[in-house]
Amino acid sequence: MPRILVIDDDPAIAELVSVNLEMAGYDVNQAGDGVKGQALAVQLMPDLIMLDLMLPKVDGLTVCQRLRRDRRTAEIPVLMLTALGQTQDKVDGFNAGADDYLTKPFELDEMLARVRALLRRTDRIPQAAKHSEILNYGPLTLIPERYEAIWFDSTVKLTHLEFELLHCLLQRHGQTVSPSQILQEVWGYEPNDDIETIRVHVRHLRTKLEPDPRHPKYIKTVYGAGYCLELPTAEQSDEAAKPSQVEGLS
Amino acid sequence: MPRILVIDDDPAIAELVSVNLEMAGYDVNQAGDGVKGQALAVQLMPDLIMLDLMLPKVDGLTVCQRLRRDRRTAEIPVLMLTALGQTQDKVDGFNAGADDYLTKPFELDEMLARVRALLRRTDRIPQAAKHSEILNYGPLTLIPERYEAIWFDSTVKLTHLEFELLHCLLQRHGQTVSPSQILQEVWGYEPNDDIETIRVHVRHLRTKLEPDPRHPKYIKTVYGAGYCLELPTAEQSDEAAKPSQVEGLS
DNA sequence: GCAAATCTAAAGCAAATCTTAAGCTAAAGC
DNA sequence: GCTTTAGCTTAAGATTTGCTTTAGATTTGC
Repeated sequence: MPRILVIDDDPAIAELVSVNLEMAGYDVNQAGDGVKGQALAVQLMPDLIMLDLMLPKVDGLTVCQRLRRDRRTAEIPVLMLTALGQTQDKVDGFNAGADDYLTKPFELDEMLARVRALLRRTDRIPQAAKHSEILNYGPLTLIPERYEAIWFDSTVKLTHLEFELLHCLLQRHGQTVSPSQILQEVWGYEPNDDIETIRVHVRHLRTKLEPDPRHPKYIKTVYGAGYCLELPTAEQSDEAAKPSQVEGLS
Repeated sequence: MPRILVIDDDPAIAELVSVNLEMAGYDVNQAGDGVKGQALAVQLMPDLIMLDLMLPKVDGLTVCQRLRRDRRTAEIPVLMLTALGQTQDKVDGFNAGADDYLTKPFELDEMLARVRALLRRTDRIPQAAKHSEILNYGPLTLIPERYEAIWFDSTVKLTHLEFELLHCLLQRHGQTVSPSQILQEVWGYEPNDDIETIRVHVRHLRTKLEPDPRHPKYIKTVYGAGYCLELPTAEQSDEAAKPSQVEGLS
């Protein structure tokens, strides 16, 4: 989901543009003037910037030039969006470093098409960096791009939700995570419903990871509080390897 | 001195555009119709293509799509140049893979500014994409000239799209490739949700490469994410006979 | 021992994917 | 030119996969 930053002082236009971009599946943020825009650009590192030229404080051309000079934002494509339609205005815009220039009033469909074209052109580079966030602790390694976990010496296939749930627990391993925290992080909605669903997925994880799902050793239940992932550290896991074979405790 | 190819059947326009580009310091070639244009594009490998939409024989949209599908010309930016100014025409143009769209009549200064902007953007990229052409890994070797694959000990004939699809997966073997990535790389444009087409071609590949297409061993689907080509490395392929131990989760 | 919390198993449902086949287009052969 | 063929796309139904819900059993803390 590509991120887009909309810099525009006219709330009506900014909203119109943003809503349409969001409906097209982009993650949109807004800034009301050039200074905030530049700050947000550095902070968010969006994949594209929609820049109005008529801005308070600092005008759009200057903002664009500054974005280009800053190493961090120099490569982010900029689509200028303005009422100024004279040829010289456009030439100035491109000279300031814009990648495209759209004159108001414009058709939303054309705007979306131009946005797609720009992202298509620039999205070819970052693939390597994007999916490489492999999370690891102790005997557990998570591979996001395949929804897989490496657990001790074997590979375990997980479903989307199982993966997110395990990821959530791993990020806080050793801590107890409450159902509402899990719901918020994995499911995305607020605490009140459906703790039952979590339980089912925890169970699925246990059947895939625990030697004896009935007596969990790693994914522990904290009665009345939530769940806690307890992983052996490097040293412990050596010792833990032996007794795990002798686990006849049933 | 960047090379530019102008594809236009109207000699007056072609000349006007060419002269102005030459004055701006570019190395310009011309083609009078789509077929010649495509041939010249492959032959010259220009840095940019100016494409008129109203062409004899093959229309501009088709030419653009073909340029995008051919690996050799897929990365060359295309600026469409046409009298058709309706929003839908523009959207169609961008969907066919255009990078920019200019409506006649247009100011020459704006044209030059847009050409500069496109070249500025694309001059940074090409090396990354060009040198990443992995044509061999493990038991799979791809021969672009013949659209053939050497797969273990036999030779498999592939169609154009099958080849590009397999090439796309091979370049990222071990990673999951999303449908949108595939559409972008293999088809060169984004037909809204044409994932179905990909599936059919994946199936064709599987029937040609998999011992049991129903239970793919190499071209795996990652539910909800895309496809992943898993090739045995040299060492693994020796042991590959036995170890179904890890994946026994059926 | 009781009530609340948690676990287990299985069923129902929705979405993603597969399979098959038919239609269409462009190139090849007559 | 006309027919044939290979390749691509589209469509429809079947199948698989994953998510949620349900109901009853079990465990926990007091």
